[in-house]
Amino acid sequence: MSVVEPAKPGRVARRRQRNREALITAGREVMGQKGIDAATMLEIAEHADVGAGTVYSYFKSKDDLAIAVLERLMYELARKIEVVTDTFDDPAQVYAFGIRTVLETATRDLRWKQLLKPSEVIADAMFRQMGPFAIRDLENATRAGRFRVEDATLTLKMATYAIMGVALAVTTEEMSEEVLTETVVRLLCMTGISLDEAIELAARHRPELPGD
Amino acid sequence: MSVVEPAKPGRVARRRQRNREALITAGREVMGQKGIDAATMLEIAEHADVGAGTVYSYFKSKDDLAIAVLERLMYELARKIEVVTDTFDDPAQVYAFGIRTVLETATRDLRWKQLLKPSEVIADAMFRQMGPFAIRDLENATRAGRFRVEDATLTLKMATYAIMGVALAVTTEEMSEEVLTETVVRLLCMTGISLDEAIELAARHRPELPGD
DNA sequence: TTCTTTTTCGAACGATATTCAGTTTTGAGT
DNA sequence: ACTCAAAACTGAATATCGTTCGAAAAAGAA
Repeated sequence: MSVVEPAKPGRVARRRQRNREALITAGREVMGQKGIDAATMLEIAEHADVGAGTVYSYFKSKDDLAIAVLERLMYELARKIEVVTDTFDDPAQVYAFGIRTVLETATRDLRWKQLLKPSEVIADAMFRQMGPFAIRDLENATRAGRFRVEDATLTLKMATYAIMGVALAVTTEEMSEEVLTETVVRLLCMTGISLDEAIELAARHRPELPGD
Repeated sequence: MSVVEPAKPGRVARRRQRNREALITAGREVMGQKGIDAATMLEIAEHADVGAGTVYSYFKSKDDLAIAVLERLMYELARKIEVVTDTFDDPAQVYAFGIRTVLETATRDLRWKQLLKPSEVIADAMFRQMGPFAIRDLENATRAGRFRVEDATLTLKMATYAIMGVALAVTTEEMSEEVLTETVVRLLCMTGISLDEAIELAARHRPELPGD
């Protein structure tokens, strides 16, 4: 039994962990400053004091590293929120505080701003092309007293991204197609009507779309 | 003054328009089949029967072409929806039908599926890392009778993407920071509480987050 | 037909994610 | 302490596009 070296079972693993951390930190710095696309693997590797190729022994690809960076950022914020909300009495307020804080952080923290950019293109196209129609519909319904929408543009922006998220989850089979109805119900709730009204509205018969 | 050639002012413009259409169509085919990233400019150019460099006399960049493709797809769907909803009486139902149809198309149409992919990374990371906390909060509040949430995972998925969308819009200064409160209100509506309750909940005092 | 302008072409360029063959480091066994 | 196979690391080389650019073709005016 050696005295100087207690032959810790996980020494290699720990050193590896340190390198991994260094890479995530380096990634966070470089990507947070220049954006994911503009950050090069070489620059990140240099920040972490490893060779360019070494990165690939820790992460399968640049995307893989980017995901690790994003996850770290978000997990840390979630933990910070938890520390605060643990003192709340009203469980509804816990959720309210959480979403508010995420929104504020995402809009105000420079690193978050940079990292959010890539996702804009698609939902953006949807918003621009279908938005005018839907905004008009929302305003009509509000004028008719059926909805209570303050800012139709905002409500639709939210709906657009939410739709994209659900569509993505269903596409990847992470969720079943059965959630579609419930999704519509929740989107309708956002218009200020009651849950029960939303359920009724979503259940109405729907005609066919014209063919191509 | 020539007799044979009426010197139509827009002949060039019309030919250009045809080429542009061919490129959008080609882009839709190739990108819709392999996804935006995997589609190469060369392949798209060949599908449209033009040289690789010619694409750049119609679109500034690959992204620019992708945006044109996405916009075309979405505009066409919006018009189809309009044709149908023009016959509806209840303005609320018009909106309901629209969001339902977009959801279904995005989930079922193969081309849409491919094109949606790029956006997943970020909201996905947010959902995975912060989701467990928030889902627990939603379920707690539902159990306490404060919310009426059927499927906390779905509700949060929608909220996550909606948050990303608003954050993006505020970041790019397309919307002002003032929308944050209204955003929280609408997200709270999705939990099944009334609009007025949501407004009250969003207005409560919020403590500071712990420092780094 | 001739000359000028516009459009198109595709080969060459540049940037960079990723690979890989050689080198260094590691640590268990002696 | 020493040996040596295995693991980790390195960075130059590779491969893959997106984009540019000078030349060639086509179009249109005179």
